[in-house]
Amino acid sequence: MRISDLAREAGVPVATVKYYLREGLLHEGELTSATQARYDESHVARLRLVRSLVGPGGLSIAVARDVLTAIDEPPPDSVDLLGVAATAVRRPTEVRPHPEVHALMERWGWPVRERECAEHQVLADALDALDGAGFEPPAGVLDTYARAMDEVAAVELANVPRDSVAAAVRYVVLGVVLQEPVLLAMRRLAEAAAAQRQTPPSD
Amino acid sequence: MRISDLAREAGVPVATVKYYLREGLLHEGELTSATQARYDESHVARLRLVRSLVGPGGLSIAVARDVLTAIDEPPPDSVDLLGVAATAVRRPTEVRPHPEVHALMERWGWPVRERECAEHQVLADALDALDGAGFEPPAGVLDTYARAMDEVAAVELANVPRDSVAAAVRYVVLGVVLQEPVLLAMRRLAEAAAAQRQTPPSD
DNA sequence: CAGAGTTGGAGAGTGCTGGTTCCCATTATT
DNA sequence: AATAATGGGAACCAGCACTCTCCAACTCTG
Repeated sequence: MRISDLAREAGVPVATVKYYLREGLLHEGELTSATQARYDESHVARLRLVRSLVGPGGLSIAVARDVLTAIDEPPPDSVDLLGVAATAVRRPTEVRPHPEVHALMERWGWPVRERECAEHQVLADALDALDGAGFEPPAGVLDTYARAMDEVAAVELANVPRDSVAAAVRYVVLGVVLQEPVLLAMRRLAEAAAAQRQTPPSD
Repeated sequence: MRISDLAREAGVPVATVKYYLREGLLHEGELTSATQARYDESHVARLRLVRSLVGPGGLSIAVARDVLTAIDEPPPDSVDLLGVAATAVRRPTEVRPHPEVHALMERWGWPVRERECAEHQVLADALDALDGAGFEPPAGVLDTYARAMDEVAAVELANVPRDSVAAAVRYVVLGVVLQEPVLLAMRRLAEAAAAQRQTPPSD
């Protein structure tokens, strides 16, 4: 399979395939001569994956490279996996102490580990943004979020494939990145449904 | 309050304030002469809101303008509110029929309304992206998402302020846009907590 | 009332990102 | 042998969110 076949197969312009090769998002093909290389199904799959990450996944090229590297070379500590996936997506501004977040986490029974402060920062930043906009989440909303996310995390974690490390890494990373839009879309739909349930059918 | 005071108050460069004025994200001040205008607290609050939307909220200038317009001029039908907020954030590619989504929605007891197909499309797009990446959500995950989002939507809707339409609109729009990062951050933390619970303390 | 500093307004310029175009010497293909 | 395609790399481009520059018209300070 030559580059044009690869491009056609994955529905991506040849120039863009070259770009991804240059940026290291796609592994090089096997050179058969100075101006010819052979690509295979692994390239097609990878190309589709890249497109999902940078398109709907909304990752930048640089972050996508990090995520793909994490998939290719799983970090030894399996607990770090989530960290890689998480920090790859929303890199926190700067890690500061955030006692409010720790207090919340303790309330929800989520263990506070020093190494994960970068992830806490993401939540702290999000809460700061709400505050900065002059928006105060009503009491109880945060707790409901916590309970709901506990359920979500439980079922997601329960489904991590146990057969191979590579499969597990892939599942976790893609799950974090690509299921976010799904979850958000469903939140919107659930809100619409709830709104309609509240308002008696007016039309 | 002159433009430089407004800029200092909100912590935004003057040039950027001018830019937002030009782009229609910020209402003009009251002109007191050909080269002087007066701004007030409403401008400060709006400016902070704009910064939250385009910064942490991650909205583009154009989308932020739509959202702000929705806040300023609430659509008559209160059920459309969510639609405005929702489609403003993630504009669907193109509205096509999506029977799988309708099937899922019926399974979850969410009413299918023709007018809301644009929102369904967002979910359909997200699922397509998963599929395109060769990632198949394990059975049960989607249903868990649905149940979790039902709870979230219920408590969010229950807290919509009833005293004024403007306040309700503001709550809904900002809730959709700015609470998303909060929810996602908490998903990450819940996953980390669940992962650690599974793996006995190794360090 | 002069001179310094600000202001509104608008156009051009900037830095970054995610490609895309162009080019060339070298292979395939016909 | 003529035509087309390829790998590689540098230059280029469009869009975005600002940011800079400029200017005539003001306002404030001494």
